[in-house]
Amino acid sequence: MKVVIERNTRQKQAIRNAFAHIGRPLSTEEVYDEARRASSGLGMATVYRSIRALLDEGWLSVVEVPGRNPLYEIAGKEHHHHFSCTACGRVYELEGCVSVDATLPPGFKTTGHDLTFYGTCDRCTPKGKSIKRPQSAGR
Amino acid sequence: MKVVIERNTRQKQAIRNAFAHIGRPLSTEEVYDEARRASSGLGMATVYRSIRALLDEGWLSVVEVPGRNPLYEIAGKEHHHHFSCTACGRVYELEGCVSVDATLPPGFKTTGHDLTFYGTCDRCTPKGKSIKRPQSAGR
DNA sequence: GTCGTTGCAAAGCGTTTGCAGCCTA
DNA sequence: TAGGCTGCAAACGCTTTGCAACGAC
Repeated sequence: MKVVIERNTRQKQAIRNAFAHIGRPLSTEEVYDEARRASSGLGMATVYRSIRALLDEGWLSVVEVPGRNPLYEIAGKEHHHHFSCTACGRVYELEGCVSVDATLPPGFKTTGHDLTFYGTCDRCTPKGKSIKRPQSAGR
Repeated sequence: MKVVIERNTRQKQAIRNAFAHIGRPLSTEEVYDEARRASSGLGMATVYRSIRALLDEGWLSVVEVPGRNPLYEIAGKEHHHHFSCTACGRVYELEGCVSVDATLPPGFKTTGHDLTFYGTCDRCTPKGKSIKRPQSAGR
């Protein structure tokens, strides 16, 4: 078995920084936009390849929010869930895991769960002002 | 405004039957395979168009399971959650909604949630026998 | 210098759409 | 008969892959 030494390139650094800097789950598009700032000329393929490498490495983990393309966040955090803003499309991490229990049919065995809340985030919840739609509003 | 009268075709009937018959959330592929039995020559485009029509009509609803393409199930049921078998790829409906609560950050407002359990279903949970893999095992 | 990495473009894959013919009402 | 519906194939958006040049070690 051959051990591949990973190289520390400008592009990969920019991508890692994007996650560290923004601090919430990001889409490939968001990573691309953010990392491009630090490393112009960066290609989409590199973003995908780097994200995959970071996933294999365990540095990133996937956040699957129903109805959206997969997002990625820095791994190693405690078990937590996510909040998906239906107005601006941003996804946030929620702290801690609410207690979740279900009575499963006989013969079923559960190994984990995934919980997503929907609603409006602090920027988008109306407070007497009109609702803003800062970014893409999902599909 | 013009009201479009929906026609009751052999294809649409076959697709409706597929859902009624199998009784669990289905992927477009599964619908295609199943409906094709009753209506050979059925095209994938028709499956997509019919599913969309049935969604608009309110007869179907989307089941988004993280990491899978969207599934569809007959609508009108009570609020419930889903169980995704990591062995055979099937998705099942669970009865009732387990109590779910979370403390959201200030300014956040939740309108709904989505909960998916992972594990092995009654066919796939080992009972001393070998594990079977009846259909497609997901992506 | 080696060989992992990059950017580009082409290919893949699931889904959608344009179009001419079909078939339900 | 009218016009919604169908199957086919092309188009689409997102992701992956092939390849030659690049650059970290």
